[in-house]
Amino acid sequence: MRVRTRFAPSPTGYLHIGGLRTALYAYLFAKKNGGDFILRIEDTDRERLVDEASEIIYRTLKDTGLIYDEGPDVGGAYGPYIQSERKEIYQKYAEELVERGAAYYCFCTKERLAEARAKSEAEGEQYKYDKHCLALTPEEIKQNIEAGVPYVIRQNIPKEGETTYSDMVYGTVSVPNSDMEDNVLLKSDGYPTYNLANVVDDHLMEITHVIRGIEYLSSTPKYNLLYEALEWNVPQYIHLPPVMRDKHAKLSKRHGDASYEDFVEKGFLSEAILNYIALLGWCPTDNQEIFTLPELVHVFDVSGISKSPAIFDVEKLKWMNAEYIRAWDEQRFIERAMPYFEQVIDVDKFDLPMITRLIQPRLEMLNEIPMKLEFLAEMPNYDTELFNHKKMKATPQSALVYLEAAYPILRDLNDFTQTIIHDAMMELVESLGIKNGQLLYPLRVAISGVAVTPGGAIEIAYLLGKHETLKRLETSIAKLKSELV
RNA sequence: GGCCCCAUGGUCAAGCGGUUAAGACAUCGCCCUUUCACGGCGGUAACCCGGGUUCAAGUCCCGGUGGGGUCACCA
Repeated sequence: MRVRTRFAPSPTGYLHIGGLRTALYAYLFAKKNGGDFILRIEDTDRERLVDEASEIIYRTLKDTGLIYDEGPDVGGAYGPYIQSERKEIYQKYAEELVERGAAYYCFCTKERLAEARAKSEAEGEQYKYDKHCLALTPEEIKQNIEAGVPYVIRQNIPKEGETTYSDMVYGTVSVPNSDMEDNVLLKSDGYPTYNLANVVDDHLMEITHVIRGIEYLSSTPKYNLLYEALEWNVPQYIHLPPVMRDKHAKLSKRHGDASYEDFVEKGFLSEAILNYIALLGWCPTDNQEIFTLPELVHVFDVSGISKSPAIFDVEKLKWMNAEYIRAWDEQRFIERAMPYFEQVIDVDKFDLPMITRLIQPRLEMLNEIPMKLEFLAEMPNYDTELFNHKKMKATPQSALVYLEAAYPILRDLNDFTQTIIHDAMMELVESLGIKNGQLLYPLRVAISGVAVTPGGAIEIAYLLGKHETLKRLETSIAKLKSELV
């Protein structure tokens, strides 16, 4: 049988990281087995619907390369793929369940339900619907319906026994039937609940492997009862451990950093995000950590899925993001970095390949570029304290001496290439009988005005060009002189 | 609270009865070095507790503890 998996989010906002990981695993499992990956939108809760949410889902999946074979916007032979467009289908099966005795009409008012609930609570008991309407005669039901009394259809759970199934990650899971409730399958607005819709759709869409979050683990027996009542085959289940924000809290929508889009906005690469979350709750058989999507498809295996919650570690994501950035060749880097370069420097005035060599290994995220390059556009009004550096044996006093020695040499250079600057400065170091750092450290500070720069004095002087270098050097020398008297 | 699930360093995790208990991130130190990174080398750091089973238990069983999930006309 052809493997078919599905990702079935409800469009209630942006796609958060946990959801994306579920989609990833469903995609990987399908593709690993040469099967189909389907997108289905579960929008049966009309109150929580959020405009644009479906668009965000389509876009995110496309962005990350999780291409679905069937879905609302791409079609397919099992549509429609939006549950609100399948209303009649669920109604039909709800009625069939009633005929088969696995479900029943319920006309209980919200008031009666609330009362019963309050009573249970007062008695300190676990509330459970009392099957009140199960006792209705066919005539009473008919009368009520004809009279237009609002109703729901409830699942008729056996009072005794136990329902067991086998999950591909968690193994055997069994729940006593007495712990389950006669949940609503079809709501009074005619829409199905998840309980009914997921079963009907997964069956009709011929889903072979249901991959979803662990929150469904203990309610799955209820769904299986439905499959059995309809005489349908129960799919294979792969429940996934949660992605946590910390030891106690799941990564939630209420946190600004929980969505895919937020991470992208913060400067994380889509490839790195996907690669990182692949490893959150799953582990390959070897120690490889950096994977392309096709590589993941190749090595993915359910046996590597973990059973315990995984805490999302931004630090490791940052590291991985840096790994991706460092792996780019020069052209690719410049291409991706260009928008950030343009924010701070006049890109026509600088040697971009040179900047790339300096900055690429010093970046975790692309949006750090402006901050690191700002000094090239304009030297900040820095504090001469910067000239103090113990290891470089530098002080403002020594800086002034060596900068004044360097100035005329730099001024008299005909060409201003790295080699020429380098040789001239080394010659000066030697004639002064000092360490490289004693000259080059203050020089770097004097022409950059910042404590930390990508690259050293020579590279920066070259990048700035002779005119700008001398100008900045003059400023710094003047600054030191005025402060040291 | 009932029921279900889970439990190896700070984090992700390997481990399938016998290992000096991998690896990665983070952290610390050293090297490289004109700052900072990158890179290289090294260090600190873990089997939740208690009972069994077994010649032998991180690995199997039971109990406890801790954590998570779930108990809706939400998914």
